[in-house]
Amino acid sequence: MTDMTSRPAPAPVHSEQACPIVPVVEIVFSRWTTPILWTLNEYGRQRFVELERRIGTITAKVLTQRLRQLERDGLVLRTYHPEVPPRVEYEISDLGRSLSPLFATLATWSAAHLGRVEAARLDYDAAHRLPAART
Amino acid sequence: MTDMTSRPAPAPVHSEQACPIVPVVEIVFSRWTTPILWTLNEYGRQRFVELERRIGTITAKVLTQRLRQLERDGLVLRTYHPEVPPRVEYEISDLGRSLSPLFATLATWSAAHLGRVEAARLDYDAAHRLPAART
DNA sequence: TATCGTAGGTACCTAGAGGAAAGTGGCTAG
DNA sequence: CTAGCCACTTTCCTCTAGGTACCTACGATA
Repeated sequence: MTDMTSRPAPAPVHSEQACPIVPVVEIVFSRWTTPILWTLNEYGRQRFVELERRIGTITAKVLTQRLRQLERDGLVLRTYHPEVPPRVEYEISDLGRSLSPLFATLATWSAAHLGRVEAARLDYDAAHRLPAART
Repeated sequence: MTDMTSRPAPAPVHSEQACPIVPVVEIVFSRWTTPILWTLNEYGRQRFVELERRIGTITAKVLTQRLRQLERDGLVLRTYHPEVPPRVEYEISDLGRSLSPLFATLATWSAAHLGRVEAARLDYDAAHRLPAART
């Protein structure tokens, strides 16, 4: 039996001492969690297939894993309706909603500085790729 | 030749459309970048081995990869002194420093809510592990 | 002469995340 | 009587991030 709450990479102990925000980063920014939380926050309570279709490139297996993980962490609420065919609804919890200022800060930083990152990449590539390519 | 600026996992296009902050998350919260930026911000300009020792569990190869990536993204500045033995110093850039409110928000959320995540995990595990273990 | 130290580069190997595809159960529509 | 639906679950397979180990230059030190 596979463990559907499995997390990508357990952090070495030392790196947590070197950086106190590592635990939060693992919870909130592990792979796929950001699109899932964002979609749940944006479109409200929805079913499994809706989530799957909106995110688009995620597979059912991984979506299940991540939803279990988020449910276990208390960021997402799962409601199971024992009908036929079965119906399951997911929604963001209060704890999950408390992340919204964080996401807002991220969006603000992105709008203000993402362009500078891209510019820095162009500079770096121009300076380091084929540095002997002069006329 | 190995590419020292390689990034863990290139995001599928669709997930960016589903979640506008995915690009920033990949830049700032890819593996090891948080401890590196935190350490550079906390202890100031320092050499390669100092970073390596402070973070503790990272290997030299991966540290080099991540530093190259951060340098390319313009978040970290690298200064090479052509001495013998060679001396290289790393420091956080202005662009990197502009992330500090984001990190502060993270630290605040962590202090306020991380305990609730842990409590949610205990609840989840108690409810789901060995649910038939009754007397 | 041999060893040490820095800041990596490089080759090889493994563990594990994640993708693809098929199975499951039970009702319902054709 | 078959096919389809949902929400997974399971098996199999691939890919790659990351670890280990060894290599470099050059001078100082023992």
